Amino acid sequence: MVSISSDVIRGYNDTMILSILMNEPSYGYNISKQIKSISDEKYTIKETTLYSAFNRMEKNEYIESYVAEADPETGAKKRTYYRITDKGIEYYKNKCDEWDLTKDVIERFIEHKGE
Amino acid sequence: MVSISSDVIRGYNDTMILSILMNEPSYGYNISKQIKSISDEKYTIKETTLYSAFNRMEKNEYIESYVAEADPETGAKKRTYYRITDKGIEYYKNKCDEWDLTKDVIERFIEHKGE
DNA sequence: TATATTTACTACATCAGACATAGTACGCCT
DNA sequence: AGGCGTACTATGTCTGATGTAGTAAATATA
Repeated sequence: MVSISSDVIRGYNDTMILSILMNEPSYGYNISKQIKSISDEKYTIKETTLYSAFNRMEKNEYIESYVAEADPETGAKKRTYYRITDKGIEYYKNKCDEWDLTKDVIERFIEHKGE
Repeated sequence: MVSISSDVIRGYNDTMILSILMNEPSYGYNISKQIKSISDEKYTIKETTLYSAFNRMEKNEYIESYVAEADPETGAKKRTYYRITDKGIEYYKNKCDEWDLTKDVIERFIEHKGE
């Protein structure tokens, strides 16, 4: 069974998270579910990976956090939201460019079936 | 300047090396030059990364080594050649499949210019 | 009503690949 | 004689990902 190894995705967890935050601020559990869903269940980010990415990115000022208190009406629990910063947007765009370059290079060393 | 970060390529250095060994046995310096040339100078593997990959892969039995003595006629120095094993070929093919999957997933989180 | 599950985290320790730095050694060219 | 290209080895550090464990509130289920 072919599955995605952490060494491969390494360095792109941050990018995936930021890509979701490009749309709107969100929080851990929701981001995790979105990543799973967008990837058609092909990739599930580990909880610890996710939260350590939050810490790293907040330290780097790619994201900012704010706390939303629990709302008994909607049933929402108290949670920490993250919002992407301008620096984060910049970083995200850079990673996208880097991805295009990297993909192109790695492809040259890959054999595809039926070639 | 966009350049390839080690975190991204991580896990694919082995694959690049194996892809070269799929053609014929080779040795450090030559493999390093081939990677540089195939990637159009876009990627240069570090010496330490290369040799530690050799050690790791030999331990995992993905490659085998043999020593070629110096040949004063061709001017070749004594060097260690590496040959891919059946297990290595298997591993390489797996990594290729994994790559296709990974690429597909990451692409979903990437914004390309002009979209 | 008791318990399991989902939600929403935090803390701590470990692993492994990439890399920086440094050094060895031989041959060739100027 | 000194620099450069070739061909490595040794050692230690850094960082992202992960394993394991624990807390706690709300909601679903038995």
